[in-house]
Amino acid sequence: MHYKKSHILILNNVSRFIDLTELEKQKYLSLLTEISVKRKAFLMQAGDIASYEYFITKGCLKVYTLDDDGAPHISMFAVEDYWTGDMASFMTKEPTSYFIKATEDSELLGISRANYELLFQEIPKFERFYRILYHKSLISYIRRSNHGISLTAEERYIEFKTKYPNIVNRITQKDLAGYIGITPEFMSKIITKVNRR
Amino acid sequence: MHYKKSHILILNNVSRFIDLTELEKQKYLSLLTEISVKRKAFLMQAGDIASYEYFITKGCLKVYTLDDDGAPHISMFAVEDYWTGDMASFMTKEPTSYFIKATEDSELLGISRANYELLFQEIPKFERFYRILYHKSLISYIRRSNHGISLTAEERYIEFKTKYPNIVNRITQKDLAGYIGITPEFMSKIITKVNRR
DNA sequence: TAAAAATCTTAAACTAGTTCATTTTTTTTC
DNA sequence: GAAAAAAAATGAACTAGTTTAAGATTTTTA
Repeated sequence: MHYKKSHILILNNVSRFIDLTELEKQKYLSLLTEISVKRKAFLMQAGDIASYEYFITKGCLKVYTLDDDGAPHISMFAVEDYWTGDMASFMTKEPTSYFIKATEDSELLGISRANYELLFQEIPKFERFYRILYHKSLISYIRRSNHGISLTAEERYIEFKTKYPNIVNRITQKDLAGYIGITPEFMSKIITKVNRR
Repeated sequence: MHYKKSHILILNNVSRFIDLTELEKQKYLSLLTEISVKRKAFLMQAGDIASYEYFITKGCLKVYTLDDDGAPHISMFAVEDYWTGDMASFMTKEPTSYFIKATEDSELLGISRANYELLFQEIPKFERFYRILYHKSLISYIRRSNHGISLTAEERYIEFKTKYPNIVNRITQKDLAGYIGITPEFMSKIITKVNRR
């Protein structure tokens, strides 16, 4: 069977944890929706009810909230082979407090809430897939937030740069500041300082 | 069938997401180990390989890491009806960087790695249980760390106090500081200030 | 390709939280 | 229940990161 590039990407992602037959692959793919987002367009805005979870096959998006002062706090940059969305809103149907905005023209595969439920009925193996996916996400999330806690902003910057060298070059310094958790001004100082070495 | 108190507690916890037959309940309980920890004793120490995941049926424990300066960062207080352990170490068999210390005499039910794997074979419904448990944990974890980000230490303290009034009275101010992410001295100042109102 | 918009840089004054040192209070232990 | 240990309070000097403001550079748009 011949699959398109984006389908190969998601099937490879899934095959990390479960094996699917050809039939199951086709069934799975039939439950997904292809979505394109232009640079600067929103995939989701605060107040929306998240009706999809997304897998990125191309591009880059930033996921963020605005605090009471209107300052953005970026919780992740989602690039190829990443899953994103607002799980909480997707699960509870409550309005999200997130914005998801493309920073490059992007291509995604989305699964709707209805199809997500259907998936577990049709291919129960996906309970296992999501069990492991959520387990791993939880672990890396906990590790990250626990690790970051005692680092200075400078250390967090160096770590990000080392860990995601490909992402650093695709985003603005301002957005990076929003992710690291500092002001753009201080981000600028840190970068100047680190590069001077 | 007559169950002991701790077993009723864990069965109720599980029944939030899946229904078990009598036989499955008994099978499940047979895979668990009863564990007691005295106040000030460690359930886990950095360097150990986590061979259990725990459900607390009585008492209170603190889960923490030590940063490079030896300062404790408390990631959770686990009381009755909570799950705890180090998922990462449990999953990967790598040494943990956590300490789990009882702050009161405590009673737990533990599931070993072998029995955890066995559980999915014997009662596949548990894939679903853990899928939903991890999904919800992930959501609340993300929500908590995202929400906390723009709050001052004082606001985080007030929030904790409001959200977990029962826990506040069971822990020391010093441990609370380790959870809030500030020094005990500053914690003391905040409490004095807040109570003065 | 010129004008407008957004981002980045630099610097000075400021603040939330730390550090260190000392004293008081509470809890633990024998 | 006295002595020892741990936790809490208080204060002064300090630092990482913020705020505000203004100019320089880069990117976007028409």
